[in-house]
Amino acid sequence: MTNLKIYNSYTRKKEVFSPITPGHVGMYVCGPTVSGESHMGHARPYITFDVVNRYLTHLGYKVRYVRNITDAGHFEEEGREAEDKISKKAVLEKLEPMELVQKYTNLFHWAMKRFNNIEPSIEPTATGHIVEQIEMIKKIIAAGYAYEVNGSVYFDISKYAEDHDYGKLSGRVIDDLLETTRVLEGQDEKRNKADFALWKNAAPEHIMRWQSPWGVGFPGWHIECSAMATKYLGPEFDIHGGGMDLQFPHHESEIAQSTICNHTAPVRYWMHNNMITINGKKMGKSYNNVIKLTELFSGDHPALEKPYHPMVVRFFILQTQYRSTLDFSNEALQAAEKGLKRLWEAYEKLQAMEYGTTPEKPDEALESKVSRTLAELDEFMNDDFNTAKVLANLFELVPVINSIKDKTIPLAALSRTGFELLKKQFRVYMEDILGLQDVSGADNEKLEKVLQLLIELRKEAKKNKDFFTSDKIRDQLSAAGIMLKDEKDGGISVSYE
RNA sequence: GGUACCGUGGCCGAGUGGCUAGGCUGAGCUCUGCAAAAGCUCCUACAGCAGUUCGAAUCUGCUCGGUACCUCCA
Repeated sequence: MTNLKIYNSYTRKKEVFSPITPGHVGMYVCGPTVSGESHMGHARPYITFDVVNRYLTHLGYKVRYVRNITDAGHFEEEGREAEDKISKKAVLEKLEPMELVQKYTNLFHWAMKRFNNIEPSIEPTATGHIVEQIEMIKKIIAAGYAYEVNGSVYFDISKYAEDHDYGKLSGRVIDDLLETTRVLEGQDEKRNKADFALWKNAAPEHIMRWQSPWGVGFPGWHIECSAMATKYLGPEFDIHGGGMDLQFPHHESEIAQSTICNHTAPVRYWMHNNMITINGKKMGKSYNNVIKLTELFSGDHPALEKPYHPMVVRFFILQTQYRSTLDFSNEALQAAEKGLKRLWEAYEKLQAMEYGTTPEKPDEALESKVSRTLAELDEFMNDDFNTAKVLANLFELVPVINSIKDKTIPLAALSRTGFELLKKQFRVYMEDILGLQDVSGADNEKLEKVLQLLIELRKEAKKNKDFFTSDKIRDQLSAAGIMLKDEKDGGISVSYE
């Protein structure tokens, strides 16, 4: 029982979240097609739903998070000869298809780890579930909603639309879909252009192929998600997530297939994240404007002024509500970089503080400001995961923390419980829910000791007014990317780059 | 062409009827051996037009501009 509200794309409304099985949440998120390298656009859904996963867990739900890997090919273009994306590239690169799949899967996992995304509970592959997909197709045929032509099987939209609401999720009018349906000269095997493939007959040169009741072929794109979601989450589950661009036809078709097979609508809450744009245009292969994740992290791309740490990208994404578009620019990313640094440093200072035995002398105004700001954190997350507002509130607390550290505000101005709550909530939000991490390069212990020595030397030099030495230490470390800052309390803090 | 969505200060972005987030940038001040950091303050916006309302960035209509989906797409 919570106050969590989720914007449901299906009803276009925010709805109070109530799971099918109390205490448990089943969530399915469309995963990557591993026929190529992931780009920046791909980062958004996986970070968005990672936070959803983290927050649901934080609320006490036991979450089963299923995210597939699409490793079986689709058609490059409908109407033309069936071409398997993966096998096509494989020929070009002279690689075994599964070798390619493995390579890009590994790369994807590497990027997810750098983003500090928690791994899904189950990460099923399409090729690992051919049997389930075939079984599902059989059921759809038996129910009379699919037909076979030349070894391919198509879902019959017009039949489905007779007694179901095809197009509701994506706001499509079924008659329009069917009208555009002019049958293209006999070539097309489909009865209606709106029909989609459940199984495709494989041309001889097609590398990825499986035996089926309809001959040798490969599954249509939409069926894999239906089959895997049903298998691991049941015929009806709580949340289905993915990018907005998947709403139609992918998710619409998923609903149709699953509904026929399982006699129930598959999903309670549909969630769709918006796109990342670059110069106002969606980042996508067809636009030729993608920045791959590897390029983003290395800075090796003409559009990038510098490399960006995965945490900066994560923070950048979380600064926007997930249903808004997010425009990429160097300026915006660098603003995020600075913001994150400030927030993280304040967070670290806070965690290092101890209330000690100081007698409390609470300042009512401060006390209530802090507790209200903290309480709002939950409200914002409960309002459709508004991480942008959460971050805004965390930032509002930064001056408070820094002032306490600088002793401009006495620690005792907060009550002991107020302070402990501040400390705890900051940790919970920064690390557990938002999944942020330290950006500064991990240093090894020995270097850390050397650094401590230099800091001591600088302190002594300063005490002796030997500013030549103290400045030399600071300047030369600075040239090496290590910044020393004299704190008001006499200490020296370190930050990197 | 059809269907949606969007247009917020120098930039990025919250915000769906009144109390005018937040980040970055810029300016000033304080602190400081200097620097950096930090703190404080300032620059106060909602594409245009018309309407509803006591009151609109927020609702309605129109205009202009942009984007997405309709095909693979996160």
